[in-house]
Amino acid sequence: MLTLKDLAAAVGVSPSAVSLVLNDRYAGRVNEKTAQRIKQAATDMGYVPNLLARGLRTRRTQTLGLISHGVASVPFASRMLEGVQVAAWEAGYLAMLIDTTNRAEIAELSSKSLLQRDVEALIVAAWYHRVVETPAVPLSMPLVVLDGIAPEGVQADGVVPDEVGGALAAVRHLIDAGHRRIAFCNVADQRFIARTLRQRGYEAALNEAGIEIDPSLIVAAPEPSTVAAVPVMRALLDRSDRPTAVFCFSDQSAFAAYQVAASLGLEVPDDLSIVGFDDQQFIADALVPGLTTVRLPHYEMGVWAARRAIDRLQGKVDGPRDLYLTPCPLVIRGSVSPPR
Amino acid sequence: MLTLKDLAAAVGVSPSAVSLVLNDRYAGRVNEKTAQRIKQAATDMGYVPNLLARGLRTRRTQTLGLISHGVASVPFASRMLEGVQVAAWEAGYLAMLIDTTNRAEIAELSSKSLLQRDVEALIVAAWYHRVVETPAVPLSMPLVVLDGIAPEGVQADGVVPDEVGGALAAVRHLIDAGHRRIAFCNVADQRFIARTLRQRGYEAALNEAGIEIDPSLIVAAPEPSTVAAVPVMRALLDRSDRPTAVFCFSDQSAFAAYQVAASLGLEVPDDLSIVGFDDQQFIADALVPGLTTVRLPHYEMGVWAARRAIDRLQGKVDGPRDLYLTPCPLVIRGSVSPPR
DNA sequence: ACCGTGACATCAATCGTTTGACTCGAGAGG
DNA sequence: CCTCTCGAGTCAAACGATTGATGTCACGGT
Repeated sequence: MLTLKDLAAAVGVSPSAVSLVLNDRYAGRVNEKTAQRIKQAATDMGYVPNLLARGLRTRRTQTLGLISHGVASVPFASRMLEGVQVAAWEAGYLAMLIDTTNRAEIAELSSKSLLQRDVEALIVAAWYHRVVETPAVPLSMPLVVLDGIAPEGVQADGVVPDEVGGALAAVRHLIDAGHRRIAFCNVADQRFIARTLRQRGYEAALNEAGIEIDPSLIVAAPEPSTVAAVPVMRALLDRSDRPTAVFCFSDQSAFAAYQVAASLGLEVPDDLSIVGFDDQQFIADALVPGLTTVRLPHYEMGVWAARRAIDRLQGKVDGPRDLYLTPCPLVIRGSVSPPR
Repeated sequence: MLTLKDLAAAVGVSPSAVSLVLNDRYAGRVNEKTAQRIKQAATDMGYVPNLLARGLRTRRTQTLGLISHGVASVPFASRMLEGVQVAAWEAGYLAMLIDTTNRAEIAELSSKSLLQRDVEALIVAAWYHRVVETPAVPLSMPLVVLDGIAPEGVQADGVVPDEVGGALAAVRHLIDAGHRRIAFCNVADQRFIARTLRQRGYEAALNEAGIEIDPSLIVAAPEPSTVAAVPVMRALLDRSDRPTAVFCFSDQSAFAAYQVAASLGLEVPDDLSIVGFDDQQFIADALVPGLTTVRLPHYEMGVWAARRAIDRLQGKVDGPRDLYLTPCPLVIRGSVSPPR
């Protein structure tokens, strides 16, 4: 490998000169002509600085640590990793990945392993919106929680989906189509912060339209999966005063709505309009008709997290930590129509 | 941060002694008593070696480079990343992630950026079984292609699913259930190496059972998606001599089979048995009845790739490069029964 | 003739480890 | 008494960069 010293020898100057020039700090220290010669030689000879050596000296490694608590094992969340990675790359950074899915207890170990490598900032990712345990890091190190919020008292930025806004848009869309009896199929598990927020959006939409909230139209499955939602959905739809539309906590439960509707002989969207949440590939797009749903902005959240970490490193942002609500756009396909 | 020098001063020995002891190379150079004192102090004071410094000196960074050509953007493949990461972790390694989805042309740049950081080995991941372009790396650096095979002449290990074996098991399962008219819904896109291999498995299963291959039962959709498969599936099933079972290239096309079967009034599995391929969460498990399918061993492939890279680094494996066929287990749910 | 100044460049220390070469005594062997 | 060997450590030079301090030279002003 070609080192800075080799390059200096080749050009006939000192290593210092080369370093200064290649880091663009040579103003007033190296003659412009010499600088050009050095730059030329660097590209000609294909010199690439060794980041370990640089990092050792400067403590700047151009590297982010990405600890995920079970992200890699959840399909849709890999978009988050992609977002982090792309945004990091654009700023000249790379991410080191650790997933702790199978060994929750090693969070501390993981962060140690990252600190050993002098990562400059830490991003802690979850796979659904919740409070996330964060490892202890030096206060000077930027810490960003991705798809989650930091525990009380921890100095960390956070980025989460705007659940309320997404739900609001979804239910407004149903109201705009003419629906008045709109059910909400929530999830019961308290770990999901989104359950409260999406319900808040649902209620806000009904309120602003002057529609009274009918508690019997708000139901909850034990978890967001399709199988868990089927019985709940059946109870909801198999009654005389059934709703004309249902807003579902997840695309998976929306999938259950399709299945139950079909088994009851109801047509989607004419007999039953459906809106989901998540915009999961392979579900939303695969159903017939396509599922109108709210997209979880995983990619964008990943981008925000990386950018924020780097902005803090570069001093472009400082001051108090933020919790950024990422917009959740409504994706319109074919599962909503006016009530029959 | 506590350095080795600090620790040495605290114990009252030279840095050399500490280094030797902590790396377990002190036999005959440091007295056992002293060694114990050093080890004790190291844990007491919480010393962690700086991997940058170590790497600079030894060229061993305990770091793998993971270049993915669009893995992070494909849901199920994140299990591969997880596999890589877990296996790397177990060997004391970490992975640096680069995804080139949005900028194919920068493969070279990416590898440069990894080489700059002295990664010890490179894993190149694809998101479906195919020939993968590999960046130029020093011959001494282990290179493993994950879910793909290296171009002719490139020195790289590879790991792919055993597509033939998986298909064989799937179709055997149908034959064992009593089916004789078994269709195969393939995909037309030539980029998918799996299309040929899965068909080979299908044909082998029929052959060994002495069932003649009926070309009219082999159809292909333009791509593996659900929407693309629907018309093909309809043409296949909406005829008098329709098959009693269909083996599908993907879970997504199997999903299409469910939909078409429902629209034709056919019951799954009694009127039509279905086997898929991939075992995608949220499809295979969400369908009613559950989809019997062949699991793509993404996690296991990731583990194999990382292990192989590290084994080569440690000299536990050498000699010619391998292409490892990972078994694809059949996952039995409820979509297969004897023909009516 | 002397000093100050600015431009250009290099020196040498440093980051935290690793490791081959070396030192220093003590005891063994002749 | 001299030399050799061995055990227990230390020295000091790397690894490849960065950077504050320093040096040198030419030129202009007094």
